[in-house]
Amino acid sequence: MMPDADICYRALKARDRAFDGRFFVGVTSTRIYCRPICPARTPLRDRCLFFQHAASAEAAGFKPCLRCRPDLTPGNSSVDAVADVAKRAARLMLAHPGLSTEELAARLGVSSRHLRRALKTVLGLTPTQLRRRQRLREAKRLLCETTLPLSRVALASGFRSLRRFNDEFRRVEGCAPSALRKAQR
Amino acid sequence: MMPDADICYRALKARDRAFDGRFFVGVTSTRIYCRPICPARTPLRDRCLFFQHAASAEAAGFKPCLRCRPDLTPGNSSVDAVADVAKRAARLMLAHPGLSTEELAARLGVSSRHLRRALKTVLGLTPTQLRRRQRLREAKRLLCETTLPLSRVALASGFRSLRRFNDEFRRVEGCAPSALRKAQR
DNA sequence: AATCTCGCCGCTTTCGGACGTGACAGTGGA
DNA sequence: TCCACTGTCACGTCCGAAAGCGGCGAGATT
Repeated sequence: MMPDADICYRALKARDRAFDGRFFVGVTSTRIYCRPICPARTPLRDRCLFFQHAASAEAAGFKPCLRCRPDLTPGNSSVDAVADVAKRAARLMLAHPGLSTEELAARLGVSSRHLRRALKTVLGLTPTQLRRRQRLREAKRLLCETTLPLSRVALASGFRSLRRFNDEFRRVEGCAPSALRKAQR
Repeated sequence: MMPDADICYRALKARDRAFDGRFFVGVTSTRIYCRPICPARTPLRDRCLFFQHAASAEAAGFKPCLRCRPDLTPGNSSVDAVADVAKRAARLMLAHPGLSTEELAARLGVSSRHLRRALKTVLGLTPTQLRRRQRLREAKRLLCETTLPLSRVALASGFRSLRRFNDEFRRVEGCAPSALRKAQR
């Protein structure tokens, strides 16, 4: 069931992501309805009507907000764009560990500045941090599941220099790559 | 003469408009030179070289910043754009006291949101406040320099109702329009 | 001996600050 | 009722600082 009106209004004020999709708000002064996470200014309490489904709001004569697009599948509105960029960036990075941030941004069709912002907002990481994390994860997998020489492992997991591989490994794991493999057995 | 280096650096940190044109900064790490008012992050003290003229910086091998355009006549760079919009808006408004904010913005080629922001930033006024100020100034001029009847004065200075004219006049001047004219003599 | 590890270093990249400008919603005033 | 005003966010540009990168080479390991 739909949460009660007070709960809804609180969720609305907080733009609580957890409530996205659980209810919709119609604003009587504008005749527009939104998702709880809409970035628009929070309407006054007594101008809100809460609905369980977008269709009910629509039936009551409200028009869908153009920013949060309550009438579309979540993920297709401009408010979801940042999360979308971040997600696509992470996926692209996995597929092409060698791409620079600038190239990545170009493929996603946004500026590199925006890409950085998006990743920071969504994951709390810079592109480089995410890349390193992904590379290291792959490296550990190869270390454990194969017997490739270390230099092969480094290259295969996306590092372009042995120097960096060793450095990063020790920084995060606290030991040299060979030590992990040894401990593995 | 050019201010001394410490003064320059202080002016730079403060982005002091008063020093715009009085000196230029070359940043050794980037080989770029700027006007003191450039919005870019303030460079470290020991990476700054100060020049009296743009040409001297240029001669020392620095390239002009693309934001503050120290190589162009002041008023032709993007950092001057806001001030420029505000100035042009004020002028247009004088010529056409009847234009709405939206129409004004359209003629200036910017969004009305941006126009409002620009006026607020530069003059500290909303479009309506500026318009009212201009109308009142013109009304006072007509009151003093002509013998037009009050209703004529109001219309001629851009007010679209006598009611507003009287209201506004009293609010700002503290007396009725006729009182000013009488006092004038 | 072959493979790893790690300090050093010049050169790029990356990161974040600051601002421009747009879109849209909600409130309130004339 | 309509227009003006503001809050909130997206996303771009450009710069300055700092971090990261990759090569080199010497010692350490196996």
